[in-house]
Amino acid sequence: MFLSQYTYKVDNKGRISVPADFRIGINTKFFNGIIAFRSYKFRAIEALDFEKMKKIADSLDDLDFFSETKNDITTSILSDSYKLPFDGEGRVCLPIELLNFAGIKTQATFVGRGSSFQIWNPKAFKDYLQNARKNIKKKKLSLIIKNTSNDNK
Amino acid sequence: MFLSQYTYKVDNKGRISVPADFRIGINTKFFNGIIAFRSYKFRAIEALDFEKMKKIADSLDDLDFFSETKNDITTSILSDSYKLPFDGEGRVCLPIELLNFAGIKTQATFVGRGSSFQIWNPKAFKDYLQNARKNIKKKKLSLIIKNTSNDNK
DNA sequence: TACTATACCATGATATCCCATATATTACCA
DNA sequence: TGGTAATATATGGGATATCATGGTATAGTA
Repeated sequence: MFLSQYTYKVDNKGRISVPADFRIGINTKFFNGIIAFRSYKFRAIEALDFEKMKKIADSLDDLDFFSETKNDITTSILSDSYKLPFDGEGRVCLPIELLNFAGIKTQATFVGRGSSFQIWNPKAFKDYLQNARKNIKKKKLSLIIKNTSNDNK
Repeated sequence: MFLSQYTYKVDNKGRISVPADFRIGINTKFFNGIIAFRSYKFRAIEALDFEKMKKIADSLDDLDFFSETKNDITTSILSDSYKLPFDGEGRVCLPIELLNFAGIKTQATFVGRGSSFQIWNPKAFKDYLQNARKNIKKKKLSLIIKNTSNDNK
């Protein structure tokens, strides 16, 4: 399980070390590396191992070329994913497309999210986290207010 | 598993390199190359290996011999498919019929779709992907991914 | 013979592998 | 407990192999 966050350098070849702690949780049976793609919600990179991506692919792909509905989703996810193999030192080479999308230049933050993890521009993640905390506080506050008010709907 | 996209050149002989990463996933036991045919939904070329084409053909055999569906599918897929062998460098020669159908001239984009892949006109695919992504954002894609996560640890 | 298609060879760019080093973490022992 | 050795890890750079691509030669075909 992927937990906590790590900020590492991106060298001039686009390489970055995947946190050793994350590497332990990555299933390298079929592919010694990670699968990465653009997040749909954030300006960040989503990452998971091959096995999990295969589960997603299998759930999408029923090998029918005739089904209309699944086509878009299949293409969007699978075509927009990158296989990033580890080098001998446990690094991956992030493609410029992903770096640009996430606004990553010299440094990147690995963010554990349980069964997957994300790669962020360090500052962007910091800001996001701060905002998220604020929102939670507001929600709690509004919840309290809501609960004390006796007018329903 | 075919993932991500690669844009390569089509030389003046109609040859194009199949991405090295794709070649790994292609079963060359029965036929050292790929099977290609026109997509039903897109102006693109569908491609897969011989083994998978055989599976499709076998699944067609299970259909009623006299059914209309079977006739349509059998005719349109099997008769309209091309066996494209690799040359020594892992290239295939795309027939002019397919090139015209997909609107491919000097460049083509290989699009990974899990158990198969497509070959597109680069710009056409870019446009399509952009649209598809927008549509997916509206729906809740996270649900799909969520449902596939049944991993422990 | 002319034309097409396939096999073979060459090359530059890129990505991969391999080794080196500094820093941080852990293990060990007094 | 404190100090030191051993190990693991992040990072850098150079060597090597792979790959996309272009071209030429040979075989097949009409």
